[in-house]
Amino acid sequence: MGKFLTTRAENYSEWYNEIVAKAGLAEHSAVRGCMVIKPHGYGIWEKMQQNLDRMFKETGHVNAYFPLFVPKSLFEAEEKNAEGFAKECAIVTHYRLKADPENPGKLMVDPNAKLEEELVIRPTSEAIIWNTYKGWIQSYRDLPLLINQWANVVRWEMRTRLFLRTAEFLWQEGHTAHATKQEAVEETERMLDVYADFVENYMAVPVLRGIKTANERFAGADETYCIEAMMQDGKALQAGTSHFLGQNFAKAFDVKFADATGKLDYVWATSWGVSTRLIGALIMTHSDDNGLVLPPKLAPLQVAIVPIHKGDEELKTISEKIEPVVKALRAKGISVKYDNDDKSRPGWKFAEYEMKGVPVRLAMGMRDLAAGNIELARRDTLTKEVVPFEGIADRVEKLLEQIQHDMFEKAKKYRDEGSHHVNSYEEFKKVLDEKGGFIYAHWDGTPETEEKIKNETKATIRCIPLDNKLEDGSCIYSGKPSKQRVVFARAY
RNA sequence: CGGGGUGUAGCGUAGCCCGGUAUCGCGCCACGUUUGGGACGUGGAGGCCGUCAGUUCGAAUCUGGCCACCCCGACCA
Repeated sequence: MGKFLTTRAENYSEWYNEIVAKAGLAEHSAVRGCMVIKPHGYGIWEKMQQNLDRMFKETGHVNAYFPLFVPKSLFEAEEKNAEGFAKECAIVTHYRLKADPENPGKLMVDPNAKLEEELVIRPTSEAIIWNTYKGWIQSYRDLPLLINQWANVVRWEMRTRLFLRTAEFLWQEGHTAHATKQEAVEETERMLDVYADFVENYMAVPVLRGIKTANERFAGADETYCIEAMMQDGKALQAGTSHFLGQNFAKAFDVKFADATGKLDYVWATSWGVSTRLIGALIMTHSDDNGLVLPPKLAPLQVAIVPIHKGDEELKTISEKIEPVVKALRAKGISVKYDNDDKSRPGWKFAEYEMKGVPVRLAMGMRDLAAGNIELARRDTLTKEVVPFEGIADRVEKLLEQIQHDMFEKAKKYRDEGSHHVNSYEEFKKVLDEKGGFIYAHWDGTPETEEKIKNETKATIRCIPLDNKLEDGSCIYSGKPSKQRVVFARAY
């Protein structure tokens, strides 16, 4: 099997861009910093949405929708949140255009149509949602309030990369309100588990679950939980976050409830989100030089069937044999395409489905038909074998499960081999430059040390793992005592 | 916003140093032969060489401005 990506890519970024382009996932729009998600890329997002949405519902959440625009006065209500996002906001200041008297045929912003109050295009929705929750919550009987929103948000990033960081992106954001701190913390952890479950069992991407240091915490949160994945270039990617917001937003928006005894208190909050960035994680975890490799559970198309024939008669004979297989696979809930398009040849189709990451390919020609066989190829290993036609649908069903499993194990092995323990700053820098990956090291717990290491090496603390075992040691930078190792990495 | 690079047909490119109206491959169209890993033959269509100005008899090529994109930084939950 040949390589279909060019070898032009001189670094991982260019290689990534090439996969995104050739698999037909997305492209840069003419609009500054924005992305056009193409049908195949959007199909993956739809599969993600379907599965996540089901998982949210299973954990008691419902969907709703809130406005795109956040009046500036609401936006600034929670000070830390506002400060954290202030530098990357797009702002609507006017509501009308008019003909430009100095440039015929052109339009200009009508200076008379200036808004009394500017509208911030949501970079996240805590402010608008908590302003709304204020009217929804009076009593403990109104709690918990468990709502999710599927939406777009805008963050004016200086430098963009398809799926990983674009000016506008798609995501879901859950915003919940609770009567007690404990309940809110449990919700935060529950949703982190939902994310870890989804990313590991659907995306086949292994993650570390942990909490962020104060430096890396969400603006306005008391605690940020995260899942961190390792990409094939050894850099870390934050795949999802779940925030315990304490009473910060309840206080900023004056959201109080009466408990069973009639006593008033502020409610406790969480928020959590994952975005189209997950598609970037998928690409950078599984792709190879032949293109995208999709885990079966998220592949918009799971099985492609290619007939190999000379002339219409042969095609007809093969089609009659294949039709029942298509039906049998669909009956199992497997998405399948029988590609009998005569305008392109088999080799072209093989390469095309490979680039797009279709997990399983079946091919049948007269030779197989006569022998009672069919050719079965898997994308993840690029292997193929001729197998009995009898029982092929069951076999494909099992193979899809096998591929899902194998892809996770392969990624996990890569992640584990790219994880290192170091005990000195010298060793830290050496491993970081030569190997990259996750580096477990002792840290004195101060933001100052973290900041200095970041400035000197570009590595940040990705998380303090939740299942961390305690271990006495000394900080690699300051030498001060430390009770546990934290995970450092260079990150996207 | 800094540092580097690139703009030539739908895509990828040669030509630029050393000025004379553009090369090659893929793709596209027609016909024929083909079809087990991106088929082959023959014929054909497609370009104001990013843009504006300057130098020159003459500019893809030299000079200057501008614009766009890419990579590396700065920035980024």
